[in-house]
Amino acid sequence: MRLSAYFMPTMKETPAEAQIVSHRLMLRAGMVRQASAGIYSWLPLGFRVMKKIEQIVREEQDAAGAQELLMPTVQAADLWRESGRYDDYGKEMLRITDRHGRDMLYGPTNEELITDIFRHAVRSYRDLPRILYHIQWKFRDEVRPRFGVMRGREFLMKDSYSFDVDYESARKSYNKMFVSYLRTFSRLGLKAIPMEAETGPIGGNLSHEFIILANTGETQVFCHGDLLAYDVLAEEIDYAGDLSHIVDYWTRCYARTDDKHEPEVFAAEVPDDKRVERRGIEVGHIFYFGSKYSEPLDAFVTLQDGSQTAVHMGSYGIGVSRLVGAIIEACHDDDGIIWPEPVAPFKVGLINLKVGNDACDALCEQLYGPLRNAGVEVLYSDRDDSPGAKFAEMDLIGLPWQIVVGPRGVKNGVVELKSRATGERQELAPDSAVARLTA
RNA sequence: CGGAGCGUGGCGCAGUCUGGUAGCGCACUUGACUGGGGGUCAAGGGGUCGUGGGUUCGAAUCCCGCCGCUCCGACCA
Repeated sequence: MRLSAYFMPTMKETPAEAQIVSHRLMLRAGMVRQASAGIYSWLPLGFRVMKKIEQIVREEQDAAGAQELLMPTVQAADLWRESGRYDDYGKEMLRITDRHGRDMLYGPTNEELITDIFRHAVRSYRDLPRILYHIQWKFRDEVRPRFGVMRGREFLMKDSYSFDVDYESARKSYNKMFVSYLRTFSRLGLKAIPMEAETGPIGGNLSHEFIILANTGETQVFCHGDLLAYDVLAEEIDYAGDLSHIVDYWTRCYARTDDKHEPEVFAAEVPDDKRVERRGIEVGHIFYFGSKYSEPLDAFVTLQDGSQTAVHMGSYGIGVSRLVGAIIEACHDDDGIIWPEPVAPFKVGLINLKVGNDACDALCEQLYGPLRNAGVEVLYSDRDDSPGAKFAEMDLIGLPWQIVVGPRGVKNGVVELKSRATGERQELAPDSAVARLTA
């Protein structure tokens, strides 16, 4: 993509309403614009990142055996009356009336709807277990939206729902999602730590929050330092097999948010030098809640012996749009964003320091074409701005690699390849730069 | 939901107290110079001062209503 033709309205100054770093950077980098309180439009750069995150989430859900579907954003109130949550959910639920005077709502979550689909389709234990998920916009009318996309009213969420015949089986589904979440966050370049959590209004008795550490996080968290060292991606995962050893590893160490924190237990279980007390951002939350919805909504299956049982359910959420902000909170410096490569909107920024100089222009074209043909996503800074402006803008938007083409290098037949994350730079022949980035 | 504050060009702000022809920086346009970390000079364009009403010869400024947004607290992916 040529920057001269790309819609990426960057800003030098920071809008006054943005208080935290990810919000400031997202506005400055031209990733989002606020439409109204807690509601955002996603501009091309931000949208690319969100799509990449979404795709990684999807791949890991599919790998774990979950199946994607798509439920609507607008739901009928009747179902929520059946589960009892129409009255319980309170003002956070956006309630709408259609032209016939029928009560509708913009879904804050989908337990009722998925259970409804399920109960009409499934009668036998033979049809279990299943895990279904979708990636869809939610609306929760937060009293006080803030922190940009981190706490918006409208947000994109991946929510999965598991259906099993009994607790044993449900626990296996829970473990699948547990492991798939560890892998998902790792692939996104994040260290997410599962922590014991309150089940809150969703109900149930088994729940973990996945928290990433960031100074600007909203929650105080306490955990064992060893949890930060473990690399789940190094593990061979067989979702058909037993995953409990991985779950056990992650849950045997102390890891709790402040509402579940017990200082004495923390002190007793974790040695001094391993105690981690930091701020954290919740990026995922998983629940097992048994028959909380299947009973009232009448989702039963027939077992082998002819008896009926309410299906055991769990639900599993990842805040996709929140992750865009969360990743920035975890990955930035004074100059701007530093994207982990898997979610970067482009892999490479090609910086032409002297647009209009024939040699520079020619060399840039000579790099741009082959990189694109090799499938490398390149953002070519081809506007006639000052070098300083170009560097600052590229640092702001945080692409993993920069290729700098300037008259000085052209004279010697070299370009500069620079890593945004490490600041490391080296001069090399244009062909070698291409080879490096396509390897 | 309790408390506080802010709405003036795309962004950041001054002007409001004490009413008198709307200003600054950045951004933008044109031209020239420049070129390795948001460059220089010159000339330009752009504003129903959130909105409705009131007071006044005259309102960004004073008064009343409404809308929007932000911050602090309690709640959430």
